[in-house]
Amino acid sequence: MSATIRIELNEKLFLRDPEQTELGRTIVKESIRLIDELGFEHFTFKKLAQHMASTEASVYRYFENKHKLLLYLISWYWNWLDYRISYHTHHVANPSEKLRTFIRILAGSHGSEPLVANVDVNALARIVVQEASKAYLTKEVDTDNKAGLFKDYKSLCHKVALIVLEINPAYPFPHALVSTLFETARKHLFFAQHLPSLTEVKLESTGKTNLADFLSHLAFSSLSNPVSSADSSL
Amino acid sequence: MSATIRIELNEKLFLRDPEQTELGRTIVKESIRLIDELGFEHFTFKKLAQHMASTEASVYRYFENKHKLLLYLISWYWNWLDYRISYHTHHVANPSEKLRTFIRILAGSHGSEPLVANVDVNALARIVVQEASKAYLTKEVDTDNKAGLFKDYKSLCHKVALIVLEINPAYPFPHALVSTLFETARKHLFFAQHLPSLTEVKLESTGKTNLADFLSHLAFSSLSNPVSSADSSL
DNA sequence: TTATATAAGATAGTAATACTATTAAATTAA
DNA sequence: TTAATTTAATAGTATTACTATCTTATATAA
Repeated sequence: MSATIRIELNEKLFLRDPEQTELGRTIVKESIRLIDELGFEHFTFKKLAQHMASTEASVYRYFENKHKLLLYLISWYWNWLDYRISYHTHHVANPSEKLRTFIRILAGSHGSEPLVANVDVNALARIVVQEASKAYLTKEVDTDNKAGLFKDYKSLCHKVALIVLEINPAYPFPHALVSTLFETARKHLFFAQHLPSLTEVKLESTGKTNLADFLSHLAFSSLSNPVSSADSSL
Repeated sequence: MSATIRIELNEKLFLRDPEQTELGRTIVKESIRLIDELGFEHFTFKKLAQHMASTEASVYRYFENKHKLLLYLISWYWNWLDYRISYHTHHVANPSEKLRTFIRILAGSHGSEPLVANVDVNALARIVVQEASKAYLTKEVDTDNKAGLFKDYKSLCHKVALIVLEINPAYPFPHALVSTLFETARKHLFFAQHLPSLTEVKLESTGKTNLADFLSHLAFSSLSNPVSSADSSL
C-alpha cells in the first residue's frame, strides 16, 4: 500500500480542484475540523476563512457553497471506504466472509488505518455520522443526483450488493439491504451516543462496539431466510 | 372513534399552545403546506407569515424558532402514528400479527384514515420522510433530548420493542430493530422516489409499495434466527 | 358598563448569513 | 520581462433569524 492515498472526485463537486493548491488543501483540512466542531448548520465560509486566516471570497472560488463542500467531503469518505473495503476483501474468496468484513469496517473505528495526508479521517467519520443524511435530504436532490454528485455512494452500494447476491442469488432486496446497512450503521453510532434508549448498540470508551453484531445478525438472518416463507416464519 | 383526534404535546415544544387559538392552528396548518412545498431549509417564518397574511412577530409568539416548529410537527406525527397503531392492534392477540400490522402502517399511505381537523396528514407524512432526521442530527441534540423533545418517538419505539420481545424474548436488539424499522421505512420511501438505485423498494402511482415486504422480511428473519448461530448461519 | 388583560398587527431595527463584485498585490509561467 | 493567474482586501447586497415597541382589537371580570 502506498503511503499516500489519492482520491479522484467528480469535478462538479468543486469550482476549482482543492487537491491542486495549498489553499485548497487547507480548505479541506480546516473545514473538516470546523464542521466536526460546530456542526454543519453553524459552519459558515466566513468562520472557515477566519479560522485559516484567509478570506470568504477565496473559499468561494473553490466551492460554490457549503452544501457542495459537504458533498465533496462525504464523497471523499465513501471513496476512502471503498478503497479500504477493496483492500480488506480482495483476497477473500468466500462472499459471506467478504460481507462480514464489510460490516466490520462499516461499524469500526479508523484508528489503525493508514494515515491520509491532510485529512483527519476520524473527524470526517464523525461528520459522516452526523451530517451525511443532509447531503441528500433536500429539495435539490434530483438536480444533484443528475449531476452525478451521489455517484460514489451509489457505486459503493452496488459493489456490496453484488457480494450479497453471491451469498444468496435469490434474495430480492440486495441494494435495499446494503443501503440499510450503511444508513443503520451511521444512525446507531449516533443513537448510541445521543439517544441511547433507541438502541442496544453500545459505544465503549475504547472505541469497541457491538454494532457489527447487530448488523451481521440483521444481514445474515435476512439472507438465510427464504422470502416466500417470511409470512409464516413465526 | 371520535371525529376529531386531539393530540397533547410536550409544552417545551412551543411558547404558546397553537391548538388553543385560531392563529395557532393556522400556523400549524400553513407551515405543513409550506415546509412540504419549499423544504425545511428554504422555509422561513417570514414566508409563512406572508403566506397566512400575518406577521413574523406573531409566529415567533408561538414557536421559538423553525427548528422547534419542526420538532412540534414531527412529535405530532409520532403521536398520531401511535394512535393509529394502538387502534389497529389493540384487538390483535398474536404479537407477530401486531408487528406485521405495525409495519403495514409504517409503510403505508394515509389516504383512507380518519381526517384530522386542520392537519394535512399526507403532507405531514412527506415532511417526516424528508425532514425528520434533521430534528435530531444537530449539535443541540443532547439539550433537546434532556428537555424531552424526543419523548414521543422514544416511547413509540419502546412500545413496539415490547411487541418484539413478546415474539422473541431472547432477541438482544429489540429497540435497535424497531428504530431501524422506523428509520428504514422513511429512507426507502425517499430512495424509491429520488435515488432508486439504492433500493428495490418501489412506489407505484397508486400509492402501493413493496416496502412492507422488505421490512417484514428483515424483521421476522432476525426474530426467527437464533443469535448465537448468526456467525455460522451461512 | 367600564376597566383591564391579552392577543394580534404594524413597524422598526440588529447581527449574522450567503453570497457577488472590484481592485490591488503577489506569484508563476511564457 | 511581460503576461497571466491566484489570492487578499475591501465593499456591498439581499435574506435570514431574530428582538423590541407600540397600537389596536377583542374578550373577560369586576
